[in-house]
Amino acid sequence: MPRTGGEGRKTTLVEEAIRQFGREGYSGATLDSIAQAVGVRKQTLLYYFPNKDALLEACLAAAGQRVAAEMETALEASPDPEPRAEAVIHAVYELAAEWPEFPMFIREAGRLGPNAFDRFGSALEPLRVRAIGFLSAGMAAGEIRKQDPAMLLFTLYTAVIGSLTEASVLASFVGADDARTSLKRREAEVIELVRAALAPTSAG
Amino acid sequence: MPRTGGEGRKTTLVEEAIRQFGREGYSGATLDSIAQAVGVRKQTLLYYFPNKDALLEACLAAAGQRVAAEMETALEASPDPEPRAEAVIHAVYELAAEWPEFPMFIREAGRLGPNAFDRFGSALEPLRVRAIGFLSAGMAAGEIRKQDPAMLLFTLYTAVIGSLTEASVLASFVGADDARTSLKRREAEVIELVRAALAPTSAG
DNA sequence: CCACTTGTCTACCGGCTGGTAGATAGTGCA
DNA sequence: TGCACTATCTACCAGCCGGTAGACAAGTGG
Repeated sequence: MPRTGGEGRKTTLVEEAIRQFGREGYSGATLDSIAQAVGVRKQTLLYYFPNKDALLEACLAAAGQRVAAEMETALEASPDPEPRAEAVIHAVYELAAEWPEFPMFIREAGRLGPNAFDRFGSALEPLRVRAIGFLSAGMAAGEIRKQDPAMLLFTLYTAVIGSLTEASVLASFVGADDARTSLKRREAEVIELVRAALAPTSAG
Repeated sequence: MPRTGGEGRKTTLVEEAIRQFGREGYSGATLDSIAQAVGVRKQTLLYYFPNKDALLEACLAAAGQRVAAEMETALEASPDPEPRAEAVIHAVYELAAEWPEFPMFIREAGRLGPNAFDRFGSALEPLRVRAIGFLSAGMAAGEIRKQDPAMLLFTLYTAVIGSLTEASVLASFVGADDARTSLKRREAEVIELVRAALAPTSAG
């Protein structure tokens, strides 16, 4: 095949690998099918990444950077103090709409153990610290119900990822409607949930 | 090996398969290692289940029945109208404490597509209908914030499963403490979240 | 124009995986 | 006792999967 050049091919391979690792899982996806989807032989893939694990690590790093970048852009665009959580969640859903396998890949990263997940999560570490600071400040100011901010962040994270990755459940529970619409509805529902979780007026 | 008898062995194999499908994923788990963990050769497994897919289906059915039974017991034990959601969630967390791979397996069932998930979810269908009725009645009575009950149920489902299955994320976010303690904290957090999501006094 | 690097390919391999064929040994029953 | 049935095993196998070895073409610099 006509040599397409180095760095671009590498990126293409990583993107396709994220797609397939997300859809089929790490052990379900094969080097052969990833390479083939990019229009290249398996050995070409192995030229860029010495083995499957190295490919995974590249995917984790790339995914982390992408999410972090997306979130930071969203935060810059909405400097209002109020809808910050909403802006971040919206950014994630935008990414999911453009790249459906992305949330599935993140979930797979979590399944592969803390080591793998940290490779992804380290890119988000500054944002995590910032989020906890934001939540703590909100609690101190009485704008957010008092609770352990780290646990709250964890629960919100899982709610968002869950809502994004459990498509089969959604189909079974509410029937399968158009994918775009369904994503919008899920986003609205999750944002509602987050708002309720943060509200200090909740019955306790 | 000394013949242990038929139905018992079948159950043991299914339980071990759920464990390994949960930990390693469907394609990550091998017939060999499942059989070996039970102390039997792979061919004995294939004597009870004609192929890997049949084993999976048995696991899905068994898991569905187990969860349904657990939930129904919990509902019978707490006839008060108020903490019904809490009782059901508590039952799921009890099951997860006793059988850590169980939630992971359910998540894997969702990943394998609507077909596989329905094989699991059909056992929960009556409970789903009942839950939606419960939510609708609560909304009509003004005890629960008005919204689409099916979507609400979906979101709560994903929040619970997410909180149960994202152990790596939890370790990364709040540090890895003792598993039992952590599970208790997660349960408390999720119940708080559900309460907030149901409360009609939320800002909207 | 030649050496060197880069990117892609063909050819191959050892091992694992799901699955088949068939032998063997206890068990229940007539 | 003998016969059929149930449960388990040994022995294989075809195909796939990750990975190695090395040929070869296309630039690129001196």
